[in-house]
Amino acid sequence: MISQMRRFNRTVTQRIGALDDTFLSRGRPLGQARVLWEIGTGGIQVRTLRSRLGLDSGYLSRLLRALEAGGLVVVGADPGDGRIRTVRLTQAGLAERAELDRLSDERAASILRPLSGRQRGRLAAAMAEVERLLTASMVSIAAADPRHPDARHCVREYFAELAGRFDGGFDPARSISADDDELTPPAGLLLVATLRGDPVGCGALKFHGGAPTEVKRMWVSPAIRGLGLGRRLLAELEARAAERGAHTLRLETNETLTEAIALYRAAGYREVDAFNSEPYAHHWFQKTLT
Amino acid sequence: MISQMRRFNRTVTQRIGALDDTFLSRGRPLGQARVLWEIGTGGIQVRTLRSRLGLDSGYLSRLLRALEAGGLVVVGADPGDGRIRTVRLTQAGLAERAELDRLSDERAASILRPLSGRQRGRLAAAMAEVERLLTASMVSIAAADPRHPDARHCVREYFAELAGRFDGGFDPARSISADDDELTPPAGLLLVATLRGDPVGCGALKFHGGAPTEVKRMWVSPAIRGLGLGRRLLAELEARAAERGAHTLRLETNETLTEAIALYRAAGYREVDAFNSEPYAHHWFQKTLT
DNA sequence: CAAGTTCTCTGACTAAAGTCAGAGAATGGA
DNA sequence: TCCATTCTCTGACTTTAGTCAGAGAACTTG
Repeated sequence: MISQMRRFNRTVTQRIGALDDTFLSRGRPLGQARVLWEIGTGGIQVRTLRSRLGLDSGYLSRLLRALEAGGLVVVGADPGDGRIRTVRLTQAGLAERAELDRLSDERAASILRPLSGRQRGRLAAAMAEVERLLTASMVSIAAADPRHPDARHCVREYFAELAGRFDGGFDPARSISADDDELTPPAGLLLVATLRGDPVGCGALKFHGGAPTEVKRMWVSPAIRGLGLGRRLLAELEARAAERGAHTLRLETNETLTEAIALYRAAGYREVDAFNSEPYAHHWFQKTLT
Repeated sequence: MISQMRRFNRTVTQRIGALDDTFLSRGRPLGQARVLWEIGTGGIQVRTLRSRLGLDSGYLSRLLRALEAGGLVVVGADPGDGRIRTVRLTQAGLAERAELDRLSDERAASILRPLSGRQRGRLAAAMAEVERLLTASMVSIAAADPRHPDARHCVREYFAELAGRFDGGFDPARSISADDDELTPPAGLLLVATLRGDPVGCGALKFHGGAPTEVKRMWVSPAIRGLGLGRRLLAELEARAAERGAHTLRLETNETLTEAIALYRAAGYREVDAFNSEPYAHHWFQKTLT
């Protein structure tokens, strides 16, 4: 329950407010405290630290010197690359971080203390709901080059999932193609959904001139299913297709992809006769854009 | 929905995180931005501003000079008291504040935009629930002197409510006494519940040596009923009574106070024969502390 | 009306936060 | 091997934030 509360805290303050480091500083300047916390128990590269906290390199360097002087961290050269430096917490630093962790837990607990058991349960449920929905709203969708690492990641995951779910696996080479060029404007397009910078879903279009536009590569990361991202991706694809003058969208799918089939039906796609010979397909759908 | 979102924001960031003024600053130092916002559209006394934001008087004075130099505020003498100064926003200041307001609304709207109608509804409900419960958890209960303004306020409101609800009104003089001395240790005690510094409920004990301890003055502000404060007050009274060695608690109540009666029953009080001649009472309850 | 209080302001500080321009070592690629 | 790039560090700043001690005007109270 407490860790749930803290996760909520993180999401909400990140999305809605600022981080509350103030109470974490414990007499220390806030900048130092934030660095101390962000180093984590396993150590971290200085460059990573800098980009995560968005700090000036000179400023961070000085913060590290101060922490070093306090005996809380040690900075050493990275074994792989001599330019990069790595920070680790010392015993004292780890103890300090553990104390901050404890204080943070206690703070969460102090919020729960006045509530009855029933109220705590309801608070937890409501916080989880808020967190889920705010997370959903943080997902952003943008057109991407199919060669971009994020796009590659999504397509790889998509294929892996098909291979796992289809009876007898999945071999992309046997399936109807949708290669990089076919998903690059003007031939087609690929949308990638990202959450906090990580790719979490995709969807693509293949244009065929006056003939119906094909929907391909619809995939949502299992980690964030149930947040309506599939619907958003599909709606965005439809909007893009309409912009390009498409009147009809078509897609085919495998019988094992039940959520996808439900999604297409809910989005107004009607099942039609097979319009191609995709070996992995059992269902063919079509929708007329209005 | 947006104002609900912003109310939630305020509660959550106040309770869980820090205020997010950063995005409100718009190139201005944070301190100035906070002051600008807090002045409000109607103007404010400098002393109020200082206590609300918890600023040093010298610091605030300088912040006001800076805003004045920027043409955003005017500082003038208070008409009633020449020592007090009053700040008002100029046209430019009002425009700036309106802009901050707009940005804040837009920020809330941008969170909602990616969500479907259903999701928005669920988010609103969950946020309201979280806000309600965090508010409940912000109420603090402490023993107070019955002569303290907060205590007076509660008792006054309590009497006013009885007068409104009882058939034929309520005259404290006809009721069994529970005057200041009787509610002051060691004769008795008064608990006052406060929310953000405002009194929102009370409850009292009258000790009678070896005889059962009386519960008096149970009241919760209508504004925050349904948050379990009555139960908390009663539990706290019972704990205090137990500390003082009490074994039995007693109370009487009027038939019109149905929520109170339900509360007492739920808390384990059993209805007993009249043990006093309180003219306004219809029910007498008793509980043995274990 | 004298004495104490309240309120705001200025001067004189300190500490923290953050910026910018290099210097110098290490690395990767032509 | 040389040159551009990456990465960290130092020096030399500026701006914010915040504190503390009084001064002086305006009010309150005995």
